Amino acid sequence: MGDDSSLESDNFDWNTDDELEIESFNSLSSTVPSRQTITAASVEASSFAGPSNTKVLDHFISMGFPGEVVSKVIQEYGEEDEDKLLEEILTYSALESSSQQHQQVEPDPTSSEYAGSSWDDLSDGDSFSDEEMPKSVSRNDDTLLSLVNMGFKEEEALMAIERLGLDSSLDDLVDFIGVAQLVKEEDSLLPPEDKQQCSGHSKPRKRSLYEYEVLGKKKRKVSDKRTPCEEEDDGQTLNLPNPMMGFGVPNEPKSIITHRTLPENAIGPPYFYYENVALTPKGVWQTISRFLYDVQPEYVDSKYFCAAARKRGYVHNLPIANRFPLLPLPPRTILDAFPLLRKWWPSWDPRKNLNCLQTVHGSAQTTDRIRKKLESCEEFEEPSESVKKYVLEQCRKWNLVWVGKNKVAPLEPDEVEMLLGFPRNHTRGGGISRTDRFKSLGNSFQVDTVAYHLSVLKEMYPNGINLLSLFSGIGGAEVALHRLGVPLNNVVSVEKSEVNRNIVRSWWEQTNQKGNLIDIDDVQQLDAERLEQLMSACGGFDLVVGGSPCNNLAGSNRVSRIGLEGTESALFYDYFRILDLVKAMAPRFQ
DNA sequence: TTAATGATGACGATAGCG
DNA sequence: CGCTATCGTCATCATTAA
Repeated sequence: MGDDSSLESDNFDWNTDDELEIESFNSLSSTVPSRQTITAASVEASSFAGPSNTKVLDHFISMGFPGEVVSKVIQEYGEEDEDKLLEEILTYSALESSSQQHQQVEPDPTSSEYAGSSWDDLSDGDSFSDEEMPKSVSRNDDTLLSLVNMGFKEEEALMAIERLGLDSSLDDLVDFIGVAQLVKEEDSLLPPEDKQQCSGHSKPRKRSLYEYEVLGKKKRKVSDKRTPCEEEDDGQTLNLPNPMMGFGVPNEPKSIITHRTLPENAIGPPYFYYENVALTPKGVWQTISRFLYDVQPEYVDSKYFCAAARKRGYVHNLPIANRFPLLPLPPRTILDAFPLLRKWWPSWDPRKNLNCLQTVHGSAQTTDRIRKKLESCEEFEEPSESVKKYVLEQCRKWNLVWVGKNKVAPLEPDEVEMLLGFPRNHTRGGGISRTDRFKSLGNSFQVDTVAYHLSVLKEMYPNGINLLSLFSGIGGAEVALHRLGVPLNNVVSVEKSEVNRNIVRSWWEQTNQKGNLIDIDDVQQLDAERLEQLMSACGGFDLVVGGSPCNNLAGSNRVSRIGLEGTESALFYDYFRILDLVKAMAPRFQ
């Protein structure tokens, strides 16, 4: 249901412009369940104000929370914002937990559905094995000891054990504590004690509330019937829009949609712009979207902007009317981008666009194998069908281009730079290796695409903006805004890689920026306290941009494509955490 | 001499679509 | 079912630095 037009589900106008209706989008929307439908199916904790109180109540009770706590919290906070409710319930439960008996929040670990999610436990299970531990009181002690050894506070560990039960795995306990910590920090906007976790980076500490919700729901379902996983997909199928043009792209005026309705608590400022790969494992975008205030993703393939494909989802609360592209418009075909290749491009290679630019490139072996295959049928007009098929398959897989007689080769870093919309030599110098250039570029934004989306900010902020850029990488957002002519007043850039920080810093100085660039090493150290300092120093942020790591989501990952809860990709929850803090603190810095 | 860094190539699965 | 695309990881070797 990634269909963009599902946003039209209600009629609240916030911008009464002409409504440019697109047939294809509309016809898609009718086949797609509306958000209300999904909410009713209790897949998500939507912020939608449901008509019936009992539904919300049941939803939380089905997740394993005690009814009286749920109703108490609902009474106090209303039922509009289920995310907030969940937080409150968790917090409340945590406070009460000392006097409570063992509560079962987690589904029965022996249930078959639970086993279905064991990819999670298998993949990041460390040395602690459940089988080795007898299910007894000593197990309780051992688990407690393990958690304390991992750096958690004893009361946190005890609370988690009480909440989840003795039989739950260490992983789940760690997750639970992580979520509780996250919620806690969210809850008190004042600086919390930041010495709460161990310094080790062994495992993702932040799991989603989603996991608990989904498992809780499945537990309920599985009790009456064990359904095969392919049946009733829970609305988790994505249905990526085809063509993947989001709310529209330049050069395709017919595709442009100028109006959408955002959920109430998603409306900015502050504006936010989140990016990740479009082709994720099932359910990932639903989770992302739900955390980001139920804003539906805008899926865009950058092949409509440049000569290379780049299928990405963007969740943002920016206006979508009156976008404009960066000029000059970049070349849209391979040969327009690289005219010299025409000389060697065979007529039987129909490619007009490159595939996604990734972090690694094809090997010389592949080039060699292709040359040998082609030479073997040099006596004929054209290679045989099987050879053509093999060569095209390899060329598409590795994004190879024709650079000589029977010779294909991967792109150079300079060429990738150009395709992605960065200035020439943006990633060159500063002691960065060629391999790392490929990696940094492969992880980056396509500047023209992002700039098109951000272009609406230009007239809104003629005096410049304050930007919080998480997971900045080589500064795709900064470059995009700069090329748009949006002055950058204060930029806080969070990026783990030192070479990337150097690249951004170097670009910042070369382009004679008037503002201030502050760079931070790690998102984890950007807590409420630090954020408050930064915001009071520069007067709040107008825009929060970030594309969190896709390592555990990307299709090319054969090893650890385990979804949003993977070590790197779970950093999405830090994006959410920080964005939520910025939103909550924004009124104080107007 | 060893240690750190860079470069290389082998390694399928998932999910959407017709 | 067949077809296609996919911001990647890891062990290992080569090279450079210490």
